[in-house]
This record gives sequence, C-alpha cells and structure tokens, in this order.
Amino acid sequence: MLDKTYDPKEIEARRYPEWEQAGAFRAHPESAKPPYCIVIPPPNVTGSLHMGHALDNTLQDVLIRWRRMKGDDVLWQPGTDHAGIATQMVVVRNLEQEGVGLAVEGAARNDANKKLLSREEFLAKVWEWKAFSGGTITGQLRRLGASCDWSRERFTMDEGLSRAVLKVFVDLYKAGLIYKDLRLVNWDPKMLTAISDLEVESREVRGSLWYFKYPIEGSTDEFIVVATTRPETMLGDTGIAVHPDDPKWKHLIGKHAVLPLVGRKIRIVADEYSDPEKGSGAVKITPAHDFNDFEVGRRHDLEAINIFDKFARVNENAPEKYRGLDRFDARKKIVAEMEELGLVEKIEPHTHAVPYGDRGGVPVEPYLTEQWYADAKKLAQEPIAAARDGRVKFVPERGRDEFFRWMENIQPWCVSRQLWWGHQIPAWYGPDKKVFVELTEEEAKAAALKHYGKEVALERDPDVLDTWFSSALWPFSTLGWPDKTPELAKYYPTNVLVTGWDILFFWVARMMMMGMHFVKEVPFRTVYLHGLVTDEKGQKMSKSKGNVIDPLELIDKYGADALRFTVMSLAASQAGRLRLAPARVEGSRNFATKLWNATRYAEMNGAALPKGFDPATAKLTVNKWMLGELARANTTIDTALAEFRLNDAATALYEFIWGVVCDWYVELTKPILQGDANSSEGGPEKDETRAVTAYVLRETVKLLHPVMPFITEELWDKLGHRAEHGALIGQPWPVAPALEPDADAEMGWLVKLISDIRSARAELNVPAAAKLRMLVVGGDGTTAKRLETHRAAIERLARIEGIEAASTAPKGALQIVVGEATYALPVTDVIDLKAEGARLQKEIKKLADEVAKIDAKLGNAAFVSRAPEEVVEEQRERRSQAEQTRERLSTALERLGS
RNA sequence: GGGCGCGUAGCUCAGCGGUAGAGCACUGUCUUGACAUGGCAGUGGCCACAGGUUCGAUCCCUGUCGCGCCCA
Repeated sequence: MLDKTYDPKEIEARRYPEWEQAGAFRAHPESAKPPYCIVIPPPNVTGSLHMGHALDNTLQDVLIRWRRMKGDDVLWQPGTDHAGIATQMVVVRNLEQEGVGLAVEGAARNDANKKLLSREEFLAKVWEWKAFSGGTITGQLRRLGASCDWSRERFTMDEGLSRAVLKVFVDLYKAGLIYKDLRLVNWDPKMLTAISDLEVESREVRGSLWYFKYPIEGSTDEFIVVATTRPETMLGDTGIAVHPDDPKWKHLIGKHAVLPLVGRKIRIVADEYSDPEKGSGAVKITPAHDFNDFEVGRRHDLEAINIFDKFARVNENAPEKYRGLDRFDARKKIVAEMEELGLVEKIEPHTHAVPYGDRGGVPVEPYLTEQWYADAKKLAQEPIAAARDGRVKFVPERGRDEFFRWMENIQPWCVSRQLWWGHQIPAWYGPDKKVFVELTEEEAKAAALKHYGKEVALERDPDVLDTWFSSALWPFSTLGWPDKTPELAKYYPTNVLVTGWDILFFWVARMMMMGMHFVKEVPFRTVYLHGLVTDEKGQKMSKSKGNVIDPLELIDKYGADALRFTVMSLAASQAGRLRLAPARVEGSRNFATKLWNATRYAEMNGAALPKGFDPATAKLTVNKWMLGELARANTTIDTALAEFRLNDAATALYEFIWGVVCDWYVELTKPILQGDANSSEGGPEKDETRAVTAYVLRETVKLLHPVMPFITEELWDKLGHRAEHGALIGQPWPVAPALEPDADAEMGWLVKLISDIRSARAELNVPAAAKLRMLVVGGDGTTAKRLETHRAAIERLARIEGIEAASTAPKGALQIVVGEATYALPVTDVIDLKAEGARLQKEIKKLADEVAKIDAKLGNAAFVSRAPEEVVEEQRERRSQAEQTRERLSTALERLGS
C-alpha cells in the first residue's frame, strides 16, 4: 500500500542512480533506430545550477525522454564549458583573498606585497579549482532528473575538444578567415583583456556634458566649443569635426585649434558624423579611444594617439603631470584645470549610455591593439542561407528575424583574449615577428625552418581564444570531429537546440558558422528559444538584488518533478521573460500528490491489469468514455510536444489527470468498485472497471513520464509493471486507441446533470448531508435508459436517493432542466421557495440574454448571407437549445408558485 | 535613434476571427472510506486606449500610452 503522501526526496535519491547505473540514458549509435540528438548548452564547469539551467534542461529532458519512449535512439550529449573569463575571474578572486596575485605586466605596481603566480602556477590553480568544484553542476543536473548520456560527458578543454579547437583555428587561418589586425577593441581595464562586442553591455549613466573651448590657432579671442562626455580623452585629441553645412562652424573648416593643456595643433575637419543639433555642434576627435572617432580619423587621416595603458591609466603619450593617473582621476584633474583656464563654457547634466564589460563590471575602454579576428561576415553567409531556406528552423519563428538582423550586420569577431585560462592560440613568432600558425610547435618550427632557411627561436602567442570559439564547435567537437566517428555520422545534424534568447548571437549564430564551414551541414534542424526566468515581479534575478530563487531549494521543498512541471508550464510565454511564482511550484507538487493518491485509491480498490487485457473489449459506457478521453489526451500531448508547445502539453496532462481521471472517472466508478452491484470478489462490471482503471493509470504514467520522471517511475514500479516490463524510462510511448463518440455524448449529459444538481443545491444551501428524491418529468426513452445505467453514480455524486419518473413536478421542488427533461428534487421543508424562484429567474434571464444575442446576429442579413453556413447553423442550433431550456425553466418557475 | 515583444480576473499567465480560460488568492460549504498538499459550489474581466478591416475583433491592420528586451 502506498503512503498517504508522496515523498519526493527519498524517491528521487533512489531512482536517478538506478537509471544511470542501468544505462538507461545511453545512446546506441550502433542501433538501427532513428537518431534523436540534443547537445546540452554546456554550463560553466565551476558553476552551479540556477533557474535558467533548470528551465533549459527541463525542456531538453522532456523532449529527450519523450523521443526515447517514441522509439528513437536518443543522445543527449552533456558537458561543461571552461568559461575562460568567468572562471579566471573566480579563481583570481579566491587567490586575492590569500594575498596572491598574477604575475602580469604592471601588476606589481598595484600590489607590491603580493605573491605573484606565473602562468603555469596559475593554471595549476585553476585546474585544482575545477577538480574541486567541477562536479557540482553535473550533480545538480542529475538532481533535476536530466537523462544525459553521462558516459559521453565532455569538457571544452579536454584533449579531444582542444584538438578540434586548434584544427579549426589553423584551418581558418590558412583559409584567410582568421587574421591579425590592429584596430580598436573593447578593452576591459579590470580583466586586462580584449572582449567581443557581445560581451559589452551598455548602461544608462547619469553624467555630464562638458563644453570646452579650444582656442583657434593664431587668435587670442576666438574659440571653437566642443561638447564631450569624456574630458580625459582630450589628451588624445587629434582633430575636431564639424558638420560641413553647419553655419556656426563652417568658417573654421580647414583651420587649426590648439589643444589646451597639451598644446598640440589639431585640425578642424568637415564630417557628417558631427550633428549640428547635438551639444555644440563640434566634436573633438580622439581616434584612439572612440569607435566613431576612429572612423572619422581614418577619413581625414588624423593621427591616433593612445593615451592609456592597459589599466586605463594615462600613459607616456600625455603630458608628464597626468601620467599614471587613473582615467577618472584624470578626468577630475583636467576639468579642474580647464575651469581654471576659463576654458569651460558650461556643464550640462547628461544621461548617456556607457559601455561596461559584462564580466569585469567596469566601463570598457576602446583601445587600439593588435588582436586576432575571425571574418564573421564571410562565415555568416552559409548560415544565413540555411536559415533562409529552412534547413534550420526557429521556434518561435521570430528568432529567425533576430538571427538575420545580427548576421547581416555582423562585425569582425575578436577571438583573442589576454587571459591565461583557455585554449592558447597556436601561433608562433619568429625573431622578426613573422607568424607561423600550426597545430603543433614542431610544425611551426618546421615552417619557420623552411621560411628562414635555418633554425630560429620561436615564441608562442600568449593569448587564449574566446570561450565562445570552442563553444561554437560544440555540436560536432563533442561527437568526435575531426575524426569521422560513427557518432558524428549518426547524430549530426542534431535535432534541436534548446537555449535562451540571450545567447542567440553569442552561441547559436557561431555554431551555425562553424558547423556550416567545417561539417557542411547545419548543426541542428530546429532552434527552440525560450525566455529568461525572472522573479514574480519580472526582475532579473541577481545576487545583489537578493531576489534569486534557487532551484535546488525548490527541489528540496517540492521535488524535482514539481519544479519541472512548473517551468514547463511557463515555457510558452512569447515575452522575453518568464516570471516564476513559487506558489506555482507548490501547485505542481499538489498535482503530483493528486496522482499519487489516485494510484493509492486504485490500489486499495483492487485495480489490476489482467494478462492480455484489451481495452477495446470494454462494455461499460463510463469505461469506454474514459478510454476515449485517454486517447484524446495522448494525441493532444503528443502533438503539443511535436510542435514545441510544451506548456500546452503540461496543461493537457494536468487537465486530464486532475480534471478527468480524478474528478470524474474515479468518482463515477466508485459505485461500481465499492458498491455491492457485484460481489466483492468481482463480477463482470467490477472486473472491467478494475482493469480499465489500472490500464488508464498505466498509460497515464507513461504520458506524464517525460515531465515528471521520478514519481511516474515510482508508480510504475508500485503498480507492478516494472517486474514484467522493466523500467518506465524505457517503455514505448502509448498508442492512442480509437475514440468512442457515443460514450462521449452520454457522459457529457451525465456530467452536466450532476453538475447542475450540485450547483442548484449549493445555491439553495441544501445541506450536503441531505439526500433528495429525484422526479424526472418529460424524459424520453434514451434518458430513461441513461438514468438507469448511471443511477448509482448520480445518487452518489449528486446526493440523491431514489430516481423515478413523474408526469408533473411536485410543488415546491428544486428543478433542473437538462436536455428534454426536467428534474425535480422535492425539498419543501428544507429550502426557501423564494430563493429557488430567484435562482430559476436568474437562469432564465441568462438564457433569454443569450437568445436575444443570437437573434440579433441572425436578424442581421449580412451575417446570414456572408458567414459560413456551418457558423450560421451553429447559431440556430444554440438558439433552439437555449430557447427550449428557457421554456422548460419558465414552466418550472410557474409550477414552483402554484 | 532603430528593431522586437508584452499590456486579458486581485496576482502569475494561457487563448489569438464566431460561447472569455487556468493556477494561486478570495467567499460559502464538506473530515463523503484515494487525496484538507483535498472535495463541491461560487465571486471576480469596457481582453490598455483610439481608429480601421470584417457579417462579426480580445484575436488582423494603423496610431497613442505604459512596461520590458535587443541593437546603435
């Protein structure tokens, strides 16, 4: 006998290892079954599970478990990402607490007392950290129930994947798709590395707009006024731009100004970049520290003077007294000095967007450096074509438009990072800086020997690759590429990629580029995008806001199944965010309990599946109806999953299990199972109902398994199916039997009759304990037969005692109209006749309103002539039904008073 | 500034041309032999606003307002 409540903790802890040890998650590339593959978006190796993971991986696991049951050879490829900058940051922070720093150039200036680690020493620390915390997230994914094939777990820096990364880099370099270039990059002065455009987030900052007066060369009283949000960059100004048609400044074009504080002569140029409406209409140009200025500078051949070092401190290209100042200190000093010189015209408060590094959290500095770039524009061509012709589909479809928007305006991708943790770039430099890009140092040496004609010392490029460079290869590198493995042959292209909108560009776009280029095929056929999980108020969860909901706490409290069901129900939102209300998880837990207890009930009532039971042989209407509902639910769920409407599948399961099986089927069949119609040992009706109950539960547990794997596996076992068929996870998906429309009509009538009686009783405050007699007036032969069939159920569920036919309703009875018959429940001594009159009048009015509404429609000639025939017919039918019921209720009302 | 999405019950959200739905909350009632993590019955909506298309609009189109996200 099952316990009274479902205890997820114990069951989850037991079931997961059981599946894993039995090899239930394993892919079978050698099998003849059709492949179905999802590669996991690899979480940071040292990370821990947050709500985003919970959502993302639940959706994947639902699809995976469903396809596994559908008979596919399923591979859910797991693994983790080395997360270069994020991991390095965490380890650096840990080390700092021990007073240890990195031996990077210039670091000693900051932290003279620190012990400084070499690159090798630091990397050893990171590997240590990985060994220490690396299993956390995969353990947490297991707690969620994720049925990944862990025997195939990969890591972006493991041997095989590293080999793939190097090969890709070398091949792209040799194809001219990776090159070195000197241009402005987004420089993170805290992390001391270049970052890509995508890693920059702009934040609205309330600052100031300073209007500086720059004297015109050769004049003592003429100035040009430039407006700037970044006064400190004036140290690197090499020009001033004004709009060619701006009457205010037109006359100064071609002249020079003298840069205050520095004394440099700078040219005034005409450029449409300058907007006469903005600021003063004149813009100072600092080509080395602003992306727009860089372009302007290039157009007018202005020098780019780099005035910062990598810490964003003023360097030796600026006048002595500013050197070494942090950029913000420099700003203060410069503003103060300009004010002293009387060169500040005004200062306006100004809100503007400032670029911040998404990891370091400090403003990034446009910085002129040499970096490695991938030619994203060329690499984007094939992906764009594939998205256009449907080789890759997006769910929802607008993901495709977003994809195009990005891919069609794509900029060169800066792939080098000045970090230590990551894949070191396979480039070696000769004495004259000539670069040799090869897979190994030996090959580089060989190439150098050929080039120089003698052995020379080579120095390896110290930089590592952007983390997303290796992630971009994930769908094929994890399958064994560059080797021609059976896995690659069978599972690539993968079927679906499930991920959030937030990494569409970071990751999805880049996988498309690399997949198309190296495997000549899309990496996945469908991209299924979901929103960001936020708190109830729609706020992004963050530690600083203190609104983080920890999925593990929810699992502890309500069970993994409850969390999974909840996030799956949330997954529909077209909005970019999914607000998670913890109350919903509680609701899902209650849902699990409900199913648990329905099974407990079945067990108590001897529900068991006879060998070779064929549901098609069921004779009782209620059972035929139940089997039809099961078939309908099956189709609804199956279709919803196939169309990635996972929330619809969740709703259908809930409605079916709670609303149909528990609320109606179990209640309707209680008289059969618990009554004395047959002996307690059995009898044809009891046997059939026990069998159908068992059958329905068995199939239900299968339908629910992809979403709630733990409780269903447990119930499957408890119901005794495991012994015969093995674990539920490996069972075939149920086949929907044919529907029984006759039973539907009859049961629809029954449900309505019972519901209406209950409503009337409740409204008239008839005590639940009071059992009423029921007189049937005007019922036809079909009704009489139905009443006989379902007598026991009606009596039990509507609290009735005795059903008999009558020619008229007695005085002072509660009256219900269903179909052609009126049902009178004599209760004179218990009810208030006035209240019953009011109730009937309310019903009548409702129906009269409906009739009037339909009449208005049917009275409209345009409607009758233009609306489809079946719509018109439907309205006529509804009118006639409503009118008939209204008339019968009117008769009932009259009878009440007489 | 450009693009996209969202404004539906008190809250969180489905629905998206023809009877407005769910969960939670709320009200009443019931320890009915599975379940009070429950049963039964209810209350609660100018479907943001204004135009348009249509026989018919919560749904399609345009605009306005509010909120959010992405890209400059």
